[in-house]
Amino acid sequence: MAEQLKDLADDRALLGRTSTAERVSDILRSRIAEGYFPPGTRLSEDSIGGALGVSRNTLREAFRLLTHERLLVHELNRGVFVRVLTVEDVEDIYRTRRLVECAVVRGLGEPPYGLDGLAGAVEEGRRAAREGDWKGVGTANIHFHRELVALAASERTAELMRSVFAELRLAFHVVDEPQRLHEPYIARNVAILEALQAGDRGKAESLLAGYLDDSLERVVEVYRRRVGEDG
Amino acid sequence: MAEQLKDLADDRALLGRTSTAERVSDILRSRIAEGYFPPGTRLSEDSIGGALGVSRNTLREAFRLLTHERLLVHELNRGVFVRVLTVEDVEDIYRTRRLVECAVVRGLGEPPYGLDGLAGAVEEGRRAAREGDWKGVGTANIHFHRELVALAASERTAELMRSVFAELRLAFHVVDEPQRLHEPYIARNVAILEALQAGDRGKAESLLAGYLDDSLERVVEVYRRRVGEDG
DNA sequence: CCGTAGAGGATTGTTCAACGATCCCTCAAT
DNA sequence: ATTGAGGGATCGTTGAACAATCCTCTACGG
Repeated sequence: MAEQLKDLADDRALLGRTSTAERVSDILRSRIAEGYFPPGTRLSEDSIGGALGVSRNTLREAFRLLTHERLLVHELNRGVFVRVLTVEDVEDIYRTRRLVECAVVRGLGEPPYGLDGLAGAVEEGRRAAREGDWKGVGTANIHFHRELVALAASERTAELMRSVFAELRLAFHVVDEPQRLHEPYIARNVAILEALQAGDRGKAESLLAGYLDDSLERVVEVYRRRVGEDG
Repeated sequence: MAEQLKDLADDRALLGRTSTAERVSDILRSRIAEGYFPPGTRLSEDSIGGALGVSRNTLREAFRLLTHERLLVHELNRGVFVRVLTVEDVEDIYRTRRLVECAVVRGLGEPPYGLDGLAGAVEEGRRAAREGDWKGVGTANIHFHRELVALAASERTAELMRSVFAELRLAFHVVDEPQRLHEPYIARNVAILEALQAGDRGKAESLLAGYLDDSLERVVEVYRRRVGEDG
C-alpha cells in the first residue's frame, strides 16, 4: 500500500496544477519557443485576450509569469514584447552554460552514468538531420544539454538551465540560419556522449568546453550581424 | 495573526515609492527573512491586502514575485504559504551551491581578482561576531558567498544564487541556533579569501568544497531533528 | 518643404465588485 | 471508524470603469 501511495503522490503533479493563467502562459511559451511570436513582437492584451478568450486580468497574469522567465519584457504603458536578446545576453547565457555544464560533468561520480537521456537526444538530433529539419536539430541539441544538466540530479540547477535554454532559443530565432548553426554540433554531442560512456570525465569536460566556446563564437558572430541589420 | 496584521499596517507608510507590487514584496520578503512569518504560515489575500491597503490584484502580483523566488509556495484554491523546506531541499541547495560556487572559483582567470566585496563581507561577519549578533553573522556569511559568485561576472548565475541563498535563509530560520551554525565559518571564509588573495585557486576551491560539505552536514543534522519535532 | 505643437484615438495601469469553483470543517448517518 | 452532505471561507476569473500614457495624424509656422 505504501508503494502505491508513493506512486500516486507522483501523479499528483499532473492533476491540479492548471490555473487558467498558467495554461495561457504554457500556450504563449510554446508559441514563442517555436518562433510563432518572433523576438520583438508586441503582444497586445486585447487581441490575444480576445483570441484566447480570457480576461485581461488573467492574460496579464500569464504575461507576468513569462516576464519572470525572461521570455517577455514589460515596458511601462507600452505593453509586453517578446524579448530581444542583446549580444551581452547571449554571452552571459554561454558564460552560465559553460560554468554549469562543465561543473556538472566534473562533478559526476564514478561511472557508469545514466546516459539514456543523452543517447535519446543524440538519436533525436540524427533523425531530424536526416529529414533536413534543422530547427528540430536545434531542439534536439537543447535536449541533449538539458539531459546533461540532469545528470547533476539537482532540481534547482535543472530549473535554472531550463530557463537559460529557453532564452537561448530566442537567440536562435533571431539568427535563423539553423543548418549552419546546429549541424556541426551533432558529431560533437556524439563525441561527448562517447567520452561519458567510456567513463572519461576529463575528456568529456574539455570537449564540452570546446563545444561551448565554438558555439558562442558562431552564434555571436551571426547574431551581431543580424542585430546590426535592424539598427 | 491579529498581532501580525496590526504590525503590517504600520508598514503601510513605506508604500510611497516604486511599483506597488514590488514594495509589497519587499515588505513581505523582509518579514519572512526575519522570521515574522514563519515557514508554513498561510498568507491570506484578504487580511494582508487589507492590512497593507492594496488591492488583491496587486497583492497577488507581489505573491507571484516571492513565489518565483521560492520563498512562497502557491497551492491552487488554497492560497500561498511561506515555504517549508524539506531536508531534500536543503541538500539540493547545497548541491547547487557546491556545483556553482566551486565552478566560479575554478573558472577565475589569472589573479589579481576584485576581492573588495569578499573582504567587506568578512569584515561584516567579524563585526557582527564581536557584537554577538549571530543572525548578522549568518547574513554576512551569505553576503560573502554572494560576492564570491559575483566574481563570475554573470548576471544569470548571480540571480540563480541570489534565490538559492534566500531559500537557505529559510532553513537557517527553522534551525534557529545561529551561533552554533555560523560561528565556525568566519575563520573558514577568511581562509578562502586569503587563498584567493594569494592567487591559489586550487586551494580556495578545496577549502570551499570542504566548507560546503561541513555546512551541509551540520545544517541537515540540526534541521532533521528540528523537523522531526513538528511531526 | 520641414519641423513642431497639439488634438484625438488607442492601449495600458489600476482598482473594484461580483459570481462561480474549490477547499476545509463540522456533523450526522451507516 | 468511515462516508457523505452542508455551510462558510477563500481563491480564481471575469467584466467594467476610469485614469494615465503613448502613438498617430493633422495643422500651423518658419
